Amino acid sequence: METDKAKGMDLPPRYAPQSFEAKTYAAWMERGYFSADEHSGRESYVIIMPPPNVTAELHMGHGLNDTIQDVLIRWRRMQGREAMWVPGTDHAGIATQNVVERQLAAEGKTRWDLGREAFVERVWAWVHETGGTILEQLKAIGSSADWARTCFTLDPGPSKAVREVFVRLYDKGLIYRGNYIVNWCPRCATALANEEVEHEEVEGALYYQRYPIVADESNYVVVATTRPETMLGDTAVAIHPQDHRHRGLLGKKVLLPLAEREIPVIADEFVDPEFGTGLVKVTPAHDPNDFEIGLRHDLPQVDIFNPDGTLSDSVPERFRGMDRFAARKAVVKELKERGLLEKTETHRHSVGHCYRCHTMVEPRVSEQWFVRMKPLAEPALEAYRKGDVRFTPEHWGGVYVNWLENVRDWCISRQLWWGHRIPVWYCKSCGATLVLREDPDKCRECGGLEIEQDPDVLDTWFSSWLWPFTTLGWPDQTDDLKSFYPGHTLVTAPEILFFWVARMIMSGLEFMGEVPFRDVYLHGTVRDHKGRRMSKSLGNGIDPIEVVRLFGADALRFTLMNGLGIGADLQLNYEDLEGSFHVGRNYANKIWNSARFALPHLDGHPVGGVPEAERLELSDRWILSRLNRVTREVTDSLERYRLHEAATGIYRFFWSEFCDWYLELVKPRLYDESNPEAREVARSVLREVLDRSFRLLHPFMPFITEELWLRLPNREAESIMLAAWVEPRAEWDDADAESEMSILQELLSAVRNIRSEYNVEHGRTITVQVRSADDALRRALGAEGEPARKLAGIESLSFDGEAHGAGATTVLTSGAEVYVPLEGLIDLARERERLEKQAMELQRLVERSERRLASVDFVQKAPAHVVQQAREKLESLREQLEKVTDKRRTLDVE
RNA sequence: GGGCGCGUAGCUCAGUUGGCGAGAGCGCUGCCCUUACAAGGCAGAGGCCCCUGGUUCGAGUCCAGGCGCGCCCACCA
Repeated sequence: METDKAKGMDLPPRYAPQSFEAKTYAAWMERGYFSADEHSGRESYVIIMPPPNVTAELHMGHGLNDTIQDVLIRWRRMQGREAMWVPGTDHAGIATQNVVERQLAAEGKTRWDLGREAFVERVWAWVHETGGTILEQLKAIGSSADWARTCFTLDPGPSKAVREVFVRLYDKGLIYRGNYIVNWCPRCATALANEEVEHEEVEGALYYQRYPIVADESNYVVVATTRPETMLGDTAVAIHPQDHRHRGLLGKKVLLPLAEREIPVIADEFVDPEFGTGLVKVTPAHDPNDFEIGLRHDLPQVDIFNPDGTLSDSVPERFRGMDRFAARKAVVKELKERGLLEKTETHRHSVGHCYRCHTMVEPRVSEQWFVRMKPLAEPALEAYRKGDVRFTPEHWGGVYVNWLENVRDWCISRQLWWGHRIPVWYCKSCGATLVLREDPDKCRECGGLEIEQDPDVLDTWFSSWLWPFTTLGWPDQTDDLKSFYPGHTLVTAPEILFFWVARMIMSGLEFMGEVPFRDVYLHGTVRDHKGRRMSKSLGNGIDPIEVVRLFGADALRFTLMNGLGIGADLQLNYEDLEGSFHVGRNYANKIWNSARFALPHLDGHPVGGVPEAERLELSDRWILSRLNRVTREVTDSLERYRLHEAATGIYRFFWSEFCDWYLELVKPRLYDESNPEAREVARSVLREVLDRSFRLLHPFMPFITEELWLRLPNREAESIMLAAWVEPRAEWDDADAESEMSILQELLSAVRNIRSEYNVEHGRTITVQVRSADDALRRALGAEGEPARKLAGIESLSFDGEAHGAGATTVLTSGAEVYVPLEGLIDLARERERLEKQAMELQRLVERSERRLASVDFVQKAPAHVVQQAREKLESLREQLEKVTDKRRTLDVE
């Protein structure tokens, strides 16, 4: 990137982001603008990027998430903070393993065919092949992340940290191993955490099954179930202790059909006498409640499943090896044949599904590792209550609290091969369990050489929950850790509030003694135009890279930021990319063209700073005052994470005020060679407004602002990225200029409206007569008379002239009468109609205003300034109405 | 069964402590290819602010209830 662009003359006539975005990005990279300096001593601003799946490809959700982060990072960097945005990727245990297993399946193989070592190697190969893709894609949308600090959850550093944490929590008694009911995904053949199960309402059936009573064969009990096949694992039937109807059954046994086992009838408080028959089949190995009942009554646990969901050897031979759903059918069929199926009812209930493959999960007893969560949750709750962590939008705080208050222990072992191996060894000689930071070569207890590592790996989230400090080198005490922990803002989607956000807060407090970030900004979901989530399977996604290719990264970013209500979802139409992104694209185009006009005027002349107010024209004072206003607005909005407000604010300023009004008003001065002094003033204001606007826009549209800013004279740095954030200048605040301009704007709009109503030819100029008691309009016209007349095609404008002949009249808010003689064009009937319409609207407002002021309550109870305002308003409305009515009357006379 | 969010112009949405003559973009109508921009300019049309009550001098904004959508959590077979 040449540091000295020939100011503006070289701007291509059309906005073509493809021609400069990649080049600009490369230059930024080369100059190291994205790298944070851990030794700078400046106040830091840190964002840790939610690490995408290492093999993922960029989708619009990432586009949104990372654009938000980049806006915040770029803004803080310009504010002079040591801004650091740490990128990384996640090994995503189940998801990644699934992908590779699917590849193997296509070759007709399974992971067991390869064996553990070869399989893991194969996954690594796949990761190395596709791994960096998503991060590269992030560069295309302008992400200014600190790439040199990129981390992967399986890197040596984070891996060491995972082990350290496991050992510490184990030594503290917060990690334990045990046989419990867990959620089992038969397709992934692994246990899942509760949070990894998605519940879905399903139209199922309730089967009423008869179990004959032992020694009373003609009688039977009836139990209801939604999963008939689990009967093969029943080890009791339960009733409520106070249920008199079934009292007599207590102590008896029933014969479990098909399995042909005798099982006892027991009493347990859990049973709801009102539901079903009041009798419950108890399957301790396959239902969380039954598991508890089983423990209380010391019942055997019969695991009827193999890991893949087929029936195990603990069921009668004819069912063995059947898939669970086939087994359901088979069981129901046999029961029916034997007359043991009393009835079937339809039944809506919710069923858990695996969040990675959407297979129905099966509750199943197995030996797993768990983290005791209560002791970790307490400080995390306390931190929130003290205000150490804040959520945007705030209501997520309640969800966070609710989850933490009811948190259950976290199952962290996974029966997978891809991930962090559990750092536990078992000694075959003495049976010791060794939990170690370093791999052992013999048993610590007995010195035995036959030791075996636990075959399982850890939940992916067991590495991500440490991300805010493992990315900074923990457990080593690095300079990064000292300078950049705790961080500041976490930007993510609400769906991982429990998986990730809450757990990071817990681990931060546990291992660092401080919350990892102060603000959690939870943004909405990107949806298609029908309101559906974007997903691969629906094929309704939009590829951000495609959008960049078509319209540029700035258009993509601005559209996303502009359309994103706080916490609200964002709708985009995958069938109409242009329609979806036109806002950003058109805006970038507008900016480009305004620069194409303005820059040449700044070229080749010395352009100084903005002179003092006395030397400025009204339009200058007005635009500078508006600029101050938008500057405060943008900064304030960014501070409150109201990004769309900031984006919309600068959008309106630049387009509707700067382009539509200021540029038009300033043109005559820029072209007038006879008055170099006025021209110089105009140039200086033009330069200043462009400079500041580009800076305000830079976080949202980094590329175009750089491209144009570099062409400004007197720029303070070699890149807009190094320019300071904009601060308002109090001396530019100018209420008089704002009100005079707004009267002038109203006048010009009124004249243009008349022209339009009466189809005055475009080239034809007209005469305007103004009658006004107020001086403001006179002053405004005095100051900006020439350019103003040009804007509305006004030949001559006079004050207090006699309005005669056929013409059109409009009364302004200030009470000023605008009269445009239009001999030959005027249509009396139409003009009457026009005035009547004005009068009716005014009449309506006058009445409303009168009603309000007629209320004693209002006058007495409303604040004085509100009442005063209302009185002034009414007076002004009456004046306007009177003038319109007068005019209307004179028309009748003529 | 709990909890949360949303319902404002044909469409997508703004509207922060209650004081509006309710806004934007797209779409629509009319005029304009006025040398920065037709990816544009100017002018316009278009709203029981979901419904019903309540609080208040005053409600799109606060409260209660209802209707309709969406999401999260939950071990009732």
